[in-house]
Amino acid sequence: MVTGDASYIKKINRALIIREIMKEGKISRADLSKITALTRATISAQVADLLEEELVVETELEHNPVGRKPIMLSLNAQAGYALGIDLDAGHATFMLSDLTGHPVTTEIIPIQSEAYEDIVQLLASAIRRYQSRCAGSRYGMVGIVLAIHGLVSNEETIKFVPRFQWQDVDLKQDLERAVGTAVHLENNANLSAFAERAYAHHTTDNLLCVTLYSGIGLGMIMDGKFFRGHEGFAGEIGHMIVVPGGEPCACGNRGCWEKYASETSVLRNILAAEPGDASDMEWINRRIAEGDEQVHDALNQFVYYLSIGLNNVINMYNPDVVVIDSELLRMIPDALQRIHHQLHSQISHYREITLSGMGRKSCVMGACALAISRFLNVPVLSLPSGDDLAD
Amino acid sequence: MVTGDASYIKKINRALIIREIMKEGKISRADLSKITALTRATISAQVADLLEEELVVETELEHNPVGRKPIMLSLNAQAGYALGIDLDAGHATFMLSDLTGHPVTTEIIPIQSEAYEDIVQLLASAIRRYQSRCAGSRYGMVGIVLAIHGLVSNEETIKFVPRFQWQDVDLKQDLERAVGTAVHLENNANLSAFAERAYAHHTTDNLLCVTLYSGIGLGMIMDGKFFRGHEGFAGEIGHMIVVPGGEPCACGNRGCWEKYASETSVLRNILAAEPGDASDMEWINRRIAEGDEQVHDALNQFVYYLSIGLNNVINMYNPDVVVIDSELLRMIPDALQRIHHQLHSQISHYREITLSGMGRKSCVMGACALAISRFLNVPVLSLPSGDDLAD
DNA sequence: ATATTTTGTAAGTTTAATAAACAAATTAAA
DNA sequence: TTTAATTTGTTTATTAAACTTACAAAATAT
Repeated sequence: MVTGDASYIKKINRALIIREIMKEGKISRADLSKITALTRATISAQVADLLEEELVVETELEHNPVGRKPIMLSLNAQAGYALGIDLDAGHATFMLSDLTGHPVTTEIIPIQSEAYEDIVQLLASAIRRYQSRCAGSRYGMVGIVLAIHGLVSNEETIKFVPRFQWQDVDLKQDLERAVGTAVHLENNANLSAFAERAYAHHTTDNLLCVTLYSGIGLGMIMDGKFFRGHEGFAGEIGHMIVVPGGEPCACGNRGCWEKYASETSVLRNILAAEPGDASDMEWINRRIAEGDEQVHDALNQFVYYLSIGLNNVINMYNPDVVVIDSELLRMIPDALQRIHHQLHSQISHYREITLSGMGRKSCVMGACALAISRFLNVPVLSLPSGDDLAD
Repeated sequence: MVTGDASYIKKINRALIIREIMKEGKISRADLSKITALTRATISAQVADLLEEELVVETELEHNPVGRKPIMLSLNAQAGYALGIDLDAGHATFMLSDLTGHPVTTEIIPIQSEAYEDIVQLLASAIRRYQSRCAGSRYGMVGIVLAIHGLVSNEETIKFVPRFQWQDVDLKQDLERAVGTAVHLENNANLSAFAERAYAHHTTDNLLCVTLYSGIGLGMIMDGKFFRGHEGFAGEIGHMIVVPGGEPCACGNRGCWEKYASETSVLRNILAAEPGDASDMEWINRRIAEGDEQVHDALNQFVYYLSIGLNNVINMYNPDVVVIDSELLRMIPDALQRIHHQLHSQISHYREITLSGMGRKSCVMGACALAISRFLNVPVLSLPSGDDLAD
């Protein structure tokens, strides 16, 4: 049972302070006091702890029009590092970031064998390599988050991964035994949503991220938290039935959305006529430019069914921001306008629908961000995007 | 910005204590200490406050096998009263309950005029009547919650009510001005869900309540809290598209679920052939008993489309318990078994689907329960059901 | 040089928890 | 019948972390 005591208060306020320091990049004690409504004395005491822990550093003095110059505080980005891993089909992507979420290295390792044990070994040896690489810093490796393209339970066990045909495996435990430290598992779409919130959409607490690749995934940040459902399986929108009695699906039903609006299904439709090509996306791009009738029709249908599903999702969740992550959609001119045009119900409410600016990277970036969020105990993070950094 | 201080701790622990007292009915300080993990000293101090405020009373002494007899504590049910109002089509239902959620009176007032001002007056005069009736008790009327069969925003303004064709009206403000005290508005399906959680399903924090009447509503308690979405409009599942290009709906789309699985639509289908009858439900019940082919087919289709929608809802929310509130469904033999049979996807996860044991009353009961929950500052309530009381 | 403003720290107070000891009330055992 | 054991509830002292108030430091404006 969760009860309150003094240390609980301290944690709450500490998280608040770290959150603001990260959001602002650099900020004085006085301004922290103004923003959080905590007294300057309280801020000073908390900051003293953070300085001693080397999580925060005092940087330069700012120039004010009048009065004493404030001492600016920043997160000590190099105090530790977070490792995000995207375990995708055919390859695993590793991203190491500093504590501000800034990527240090990115590496893609092909997955040759799909045997479970081999994959555990591949991941474990890479993790150990990264761990020794970070060992010099104050906190070393502060967290490891692994993106799973499948169902992950609230207890972080894997319920089902279509690509590898894994069912009820405890990858977390197996990896932790192999590397000797905590590893966290999270659904890929959830991590993409987390990344969109952390790196791009700082002002919303209600964001959905729809990922359209081999299947359709839905990552949800609602009320500033992951929306997971009772067991962790919420957001399985790919298997929402949109065509009663429609195409049979591996899940056991007919007419699942995935069969009509995932990239795989659209590509299959298009390539059914034409003989298969190696670089599918390139090929489609050329056909669009050429004005190919058949491709045009297929993409029209794609947008049509995509809009139907989006209508349903929006009605159910009433999100603030919907981010769509799809390479295929990006190639269709005016795709967003066409979707907006289809969402004409009196009932659907949302503020913004956009295409992801991060694309496939969002998944590993979200994994790093989540590792940082866990380490610092700050649930709602705001990290500088690449654009901010360029300033 | 929400910061922590000492009084915040006290509130947390106080809510915890009240919650346990209500859940257990009567309990000693020592047992409260064991359950909450707060020390006996802390419990004593908090209980002293509650006794002084007359929210809690010391009742009899319990008999123990050994040791000093504990003093049992109970909620002072008559310290105040909650008023729930269900503003439905054609009539308003008023329920007055004590602080344990036990109904004191229920009253149904027909709505003659559907003009906004008249309805405000009707509600206001009834509220004043109930207020003076409670004036004798320690806290009098502790809260008033009004169930709205339509879209209610997070700011408790009405976005849309189909029945009265209200759009963007501030009923809360108008009523509060008329009666001089706070009034709270909440969507009817949310209140039904709250009632199911508070009165019946005490052990779950993830409950969905699907109400099938004129339209289809979805009330959601997820993670122990209402799930409202960004503006408060989440759960509009009636306008989920399940038949692309299907029947046109007033919302502007085609093929909305409501057109296939609401009681209204099913009744319309059945009665289209047969000339309209006053007591529709009775009539249908007789036809089912007679084995009428046409009614049988229509109900089969109802169950079919209902299951499709439930599949979609379950995939999206991964609830623990789903409660369906439908008079029509109750009349169909083996309805639940047939629904279970249709939900055969590998992906759908839920623990339990049941028919509501409260039926239409759930809405006002939820309104009373919510008023109590707000007054006592206890978000997750457990109230005795009628069955418990009979013990 | 002095007043004003802003920042950050220090000393003392308040709140609400915890810990430890104790009083009260009961049954079981000597 | 007295004593030991057990459980309940209260009292006193301690602790943590906030808050208030006062003040020193550092800057600009007069």
